[in-house]
Amino acid sequence: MKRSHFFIPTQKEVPQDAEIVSHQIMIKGGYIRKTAAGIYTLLPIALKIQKKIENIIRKHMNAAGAYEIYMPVLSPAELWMETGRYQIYGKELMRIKDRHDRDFVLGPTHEEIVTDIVRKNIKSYKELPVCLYQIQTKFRDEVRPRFGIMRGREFTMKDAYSFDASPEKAVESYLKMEKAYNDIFSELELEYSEVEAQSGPIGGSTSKEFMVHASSGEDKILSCARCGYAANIEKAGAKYDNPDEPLKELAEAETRDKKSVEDVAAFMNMKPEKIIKTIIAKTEKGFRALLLRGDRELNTEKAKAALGLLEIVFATEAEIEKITKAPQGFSGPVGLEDIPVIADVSLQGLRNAAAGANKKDMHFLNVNAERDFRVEEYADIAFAKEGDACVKCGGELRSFSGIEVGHIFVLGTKYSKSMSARFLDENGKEQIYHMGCYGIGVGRTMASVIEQKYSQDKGMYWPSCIAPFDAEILVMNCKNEDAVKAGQALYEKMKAAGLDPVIDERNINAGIKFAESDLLGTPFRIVLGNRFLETGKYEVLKRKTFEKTEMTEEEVMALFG
RNA sequence: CGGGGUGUAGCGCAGUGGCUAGCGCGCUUGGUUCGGGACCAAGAAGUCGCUGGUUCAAAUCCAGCCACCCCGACCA
Repeated sequence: MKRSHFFIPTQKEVPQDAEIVSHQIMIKGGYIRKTAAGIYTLLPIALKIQKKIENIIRKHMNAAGAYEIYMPVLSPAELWMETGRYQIYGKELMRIKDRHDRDFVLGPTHEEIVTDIVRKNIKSYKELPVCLYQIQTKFRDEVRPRFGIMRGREFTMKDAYSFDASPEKAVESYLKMEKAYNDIFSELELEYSEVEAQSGPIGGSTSKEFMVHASSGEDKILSCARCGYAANIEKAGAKYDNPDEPLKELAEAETRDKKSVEDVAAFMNMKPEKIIKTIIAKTEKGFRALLLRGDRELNTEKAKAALGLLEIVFATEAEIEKITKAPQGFSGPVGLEDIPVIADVSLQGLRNAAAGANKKDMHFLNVNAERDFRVEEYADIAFAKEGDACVKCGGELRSFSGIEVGHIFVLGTKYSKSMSARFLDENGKEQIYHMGCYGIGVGRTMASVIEQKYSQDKGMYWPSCIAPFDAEILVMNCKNEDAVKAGQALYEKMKAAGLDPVIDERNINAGIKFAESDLLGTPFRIVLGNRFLETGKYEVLKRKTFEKTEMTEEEVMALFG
């Protein structure tokens, strides 16, 4: 491709709303343009890269035995009503009506559609397992799209769905996908971690996320350097250690106007770890008292999962007063008889703690579980944090940020059950499919590569398997015919060798060529300048290592093996 | 959806009641440069987000609407 005839509209300044590196580079470098909020047009180089990423995904999905299909973007509302997601999905689901006033949705994911296909077409255990995938445009009417194509309302996703005869077989399918995902992200030269994740509204039991390491990532991950445990902070657990000590006698203390844990701790000159924080929560099954150690925050996602609840919200002040007979800030478990008391695991073994007395301006001292109040259940309901002890091995947890580029789930029978997707087993008995689902954000993966591979002083580097071109030839002085001819000769030679080079033969300032080259990030930059005219050698920059070498034509061609 | 903010040339911005709406970058033409977004000169480019109102006069004041952005809960 000749740079003079290719559509790469670069710009020197970027719009103010581009906050993260990948968004900035994609606008600056002429990769994408915004069409509406969260909706982008991919320009030629971004499309080229995306297609290469798609093909790498295809290669590994096919190798894992999955079959590519293509389901419609538009699907009838009835399928979504079968599983109840037409209601549950909420406003994020794009809904439209056809000319007959029938309801349709623009697919945000395809469990319903694929389950419908499978239930109508697979009837025997002999045909299992089956794993179907597609690469397609998805629609999610995000409340707040941001960061360019990182979180758009329309985006490209690879979604795969496995169907198995038993839970054990479903796990086998899941493990195959896990391997395929590791192969994919490794080939893309991404630094990433596979972390335990909360399943959330898609449902299912086991789930892992593939997190690309990036400071701009929206997810927080805790990981243990000693044993390798890693989990999304939404899910991560920790071990807690409370010093053993002889029980002291329960006592009351006046704590006028001291409501928050910090205030109480400071006032009583004790560590927040010695205070029991009591949260009155409203759930779909009624009110609950949730106890946390004073240095902990409630993690509603973990709490929902641990307690089998769908909704947990904080009670209002009026509700708190009604239940505890005291104003907000003085709630405590002692004497709280009317609602179930659930304690976070951080409270196990805590002795002689302070807690609200369910009386205005009063706290109890030397509160001890079992002796002074009854705990219905200990559950893991608090956020773990950096510095905590690893749940698996007790090592120290470190925190980092990540971009979620992939997510794999064991789904169980959530969809097959509600949609009556059945097959006949060896005994001629009807059984329900055990499913799994597996997603990769394709555009997001492309953006993640930029987040990781772009640097201010060295520019962009695209790994050769997905680079927009194999190499870029920069002819520095385009008024010099010899230089232009030599550049073009090399360009033709590379093309003849089956390579996909780009040549910048525009008669423009050198600075612009270098700046734009840094935005394009081809694995090799081959410069023909004055040195070339003197020595006949090309200056080659290998972007992966940022090494500069002078090379003969033969050596240049040898780079591509 | 809650809170905050912004809409003026392709991009970044200035212009708070006054006559022809500016500046930098980018773009076009000519010239000089020619290894890190260079310089000189001449140009083209705007329904001042939309609708309505106040006024002799509105980008500027008022109202409504729309779009976009930032902070939260959600997700590939």
